[in-house]
Amino acid sequence: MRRQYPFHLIEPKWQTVWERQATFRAWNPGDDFGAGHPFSVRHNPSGAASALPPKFYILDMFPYPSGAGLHVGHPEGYTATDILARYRRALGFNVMHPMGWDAFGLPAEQYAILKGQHPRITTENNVANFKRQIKSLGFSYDWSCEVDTTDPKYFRWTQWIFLKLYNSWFNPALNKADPIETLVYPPDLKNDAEKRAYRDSKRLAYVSEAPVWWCEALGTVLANEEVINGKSERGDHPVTRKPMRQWMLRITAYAERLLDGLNGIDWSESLKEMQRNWIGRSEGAEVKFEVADFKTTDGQSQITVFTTRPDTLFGATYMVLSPEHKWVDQITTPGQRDAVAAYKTEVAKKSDLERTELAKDKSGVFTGAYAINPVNSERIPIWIADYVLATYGTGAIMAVPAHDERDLAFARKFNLPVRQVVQAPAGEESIGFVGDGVSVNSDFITGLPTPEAKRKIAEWLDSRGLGKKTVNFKLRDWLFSRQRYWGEPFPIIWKRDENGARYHEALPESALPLMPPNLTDFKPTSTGEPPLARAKEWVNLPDGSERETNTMPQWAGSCWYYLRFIDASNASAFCGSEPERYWMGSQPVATPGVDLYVGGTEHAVLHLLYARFWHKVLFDLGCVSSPEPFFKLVNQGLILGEDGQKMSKSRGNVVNPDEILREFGADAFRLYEMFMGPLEMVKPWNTKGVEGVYRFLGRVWRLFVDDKSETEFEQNQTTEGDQNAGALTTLRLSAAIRDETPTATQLKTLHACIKKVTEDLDGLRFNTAISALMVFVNEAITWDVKPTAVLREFLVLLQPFAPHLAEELYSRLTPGSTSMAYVEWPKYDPALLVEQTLEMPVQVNGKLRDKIVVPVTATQQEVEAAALKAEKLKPFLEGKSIKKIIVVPKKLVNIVVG
RNA sequence: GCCGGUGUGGCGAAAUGGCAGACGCACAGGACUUAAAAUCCUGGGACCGUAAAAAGUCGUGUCGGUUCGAGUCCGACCACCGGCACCA
Repeated sequence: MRRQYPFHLIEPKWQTVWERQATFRAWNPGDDFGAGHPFSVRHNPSGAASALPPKFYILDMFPYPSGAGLHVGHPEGYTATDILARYRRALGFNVMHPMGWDAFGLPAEQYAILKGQHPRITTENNVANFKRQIKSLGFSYDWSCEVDTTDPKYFRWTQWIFLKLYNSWFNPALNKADPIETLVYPPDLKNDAEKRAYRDSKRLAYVSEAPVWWCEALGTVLANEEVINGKSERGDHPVTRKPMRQWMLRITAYAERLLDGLNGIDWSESLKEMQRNWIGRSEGAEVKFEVADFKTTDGQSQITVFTTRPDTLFGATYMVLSPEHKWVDQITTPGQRDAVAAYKTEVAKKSDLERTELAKDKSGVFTGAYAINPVNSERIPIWIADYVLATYGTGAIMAVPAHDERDLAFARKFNLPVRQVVQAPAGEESIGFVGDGVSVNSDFITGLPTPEAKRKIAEWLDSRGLGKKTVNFKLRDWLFSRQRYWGEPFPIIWKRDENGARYHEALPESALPLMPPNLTDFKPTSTGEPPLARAKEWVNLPDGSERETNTMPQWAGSCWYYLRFIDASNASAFCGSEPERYWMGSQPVATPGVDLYVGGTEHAVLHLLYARFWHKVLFDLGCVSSPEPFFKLVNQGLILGEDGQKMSKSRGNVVNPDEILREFGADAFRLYEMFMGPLEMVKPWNTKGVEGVYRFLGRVWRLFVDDKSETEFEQNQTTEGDQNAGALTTLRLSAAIRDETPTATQLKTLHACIKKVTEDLDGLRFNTAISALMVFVNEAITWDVKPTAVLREFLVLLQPFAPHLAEELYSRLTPGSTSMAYVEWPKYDPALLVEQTLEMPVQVNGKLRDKIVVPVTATQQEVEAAALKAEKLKPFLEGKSIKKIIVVPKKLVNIVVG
């Protein structure tokens, strides 16, 4: 396609200007914004230091700089936020709009292994490439606060926050984290070792020996959130359960607050639902069942089950323990021992994938033991089955086959009794009914509707010490350690006490950053031992203690990067408290936290849950001033390939932004990405569509630039190959642009555009805002005289979308200006939009039949009269009686006839 | 199975309960040109109709409802996309 305008000269020119001028610098309290800077010209014209205007923090999810470079999906969100950042600057806000690199983690390490290079090298190269691509799009990032999670100056503070977690406990009385020093020890702890064990069991960062997800192919353990259908989220490799010593973060302590916090923030309902589902709160009761003729080695004889339906207790006909339940072996009778052992082996062999995929076919064995139902003293058999999960609730259930699908399937398979205790509403089958009904066959709760029955039986159990109301969560504690090289080392050392028992201790803050050892072989080991263990001289300290060799997961660095941006070069704190209060607090404006956060849905339960958790801990410890980090969050929709399929290398439908930029320029690329459709929708790429918006930018260009100088310029460009920006000076503005008073029609066109673009930007409707700009240009291009004042305001509207072109044209219109980035956003004047006459459609029985033109001032009666006279209505009114005439002021007339 | 989202021309889409299809793509016709590209102008949901028009009928996934009036609100269903899924 023929070049529409010299974007190849304009775009680099303005990117250089912005960089030299630091145009998009975000100012912190106390900063000296030098005279001459356009921000200063707008907000501090007198030159005397004055208070900062209100803040606006617009954040992108920072990218993981992969070797493949940017694809067209990345700049979608970045363009949206850039437009809003520029819009907010024009409105007078002090805007924070930063960018950085989430560069630790598995994919970076795997890429390095593939390339045979150290991840430090590959990461640097990838970052450089991403940065080049992002910069070529002309985004208004403040690069002075760029962060890189792998930079020691950054991860020092990631480690510092880990120490905060390590040195805190969750105080249930206050429902918040407190320093570990405030922990009160039970009086029966005899010595320091016992106290230490107690303290270590209460920390927000603690060591656990529980079975974890081990991924052989990746050579590391994974968090629950990273395992999907028994496969690794990344790479789709099989995972197995394996007991290992691992660091955990006590996110479960925050389950309730993470849930409640969702109510106060402006996120999409679907995203909130995803988090709610993941947290998985369910209310119910724990019920204690006595095991008949049995006592455990520590003298207990009861098994506790969790149920959300205590009202169905009378319908419990058997009990099921998970095969991993700690008492299975003890309660099993000699006769059943072989069968139980065999079943446990069989279950252990099954991968978790098999366990879920074969879900429909229930399996299990009888233990030989019986439990006593506390409400009716019935003896019910105790089974073990893998449909009961060890990790949820108490790992044991009471089975009520009549009112639970799974229990019913199991009972039918093993011929266990089914007893109805809930009457379903009329017309529904009661056996297998799991909803709310009315209790039957249930002694003292018979006749009660389900909610009341639940309440009454819970009280009954509670008063007898047989059970209590409980809330359970699906959310598990966060498995926080990885057996990989490319991550933050833990600032932890291991020691031995006088009895030879190992215990851990935190390094002091002064030891940070703790650098990883420089390994040449950083590949994972086959044993599951972390690669850091290879660095013997790093691991073994002179005093005999050893360093922790696990590293932190990829998510660690992204949990708090939005805080570092605020004060990125601070060497004495993760973020200074004054800038933190300004950008994250509710002063001086009302929005606490990041004002707008844009990114993909893929982070709905990982990054967004983890970051909220860390933020709440930091809030509890007084380090940050808002309880939630991200006030408003928007997910951009996926961009599909031209074939309507998800872009992927194997399909060969990946669009490379570099090529688009070379042919059409950054402004056209940005404009197209926003013009495709609503930000949050999934939409297919179409390069023809880029040509469309590119033509629009060409029309804008021709609206301003003199034809003749344009033709000469283009000829020189091709014949002489003059590629430097100086050539632009030969271009002259069109002679039709004059300092004349605009006509009423011209003002109306402009103000309609101002109104539409302003309202659409406030509602994040970029596509319709752009169409409004197109409507203006289609109109303005027909004017014989183009008043300077009108065109200048149009450029202010265009600037957020196509900043390079707008800056270039604005500088022609306004000699002496340095950048239009802080030029005030125009306000529309409603008076200018008022019409003298208006055209109103006239309907008969709701069908359009004619149109009438009436003065805006026409009364209802006048409009009715005019409508009845409308020529084309006659055939539809003949022989009919008029029942009613509806006049919707300024909209339409509808005549109802019979 | 459960939760969330989306269904509108050939395509991307637009429409506070009030003229369905703004804006753009693709397409067709015309102007300019030796010609093409670019640019500019015009057209365009389907059906029926006509020399051409006009008029008319139908039309926003399906079926029903509310309303003077429904793409929009309500009820039932269908399809596609995303998430969760033996969580008691």
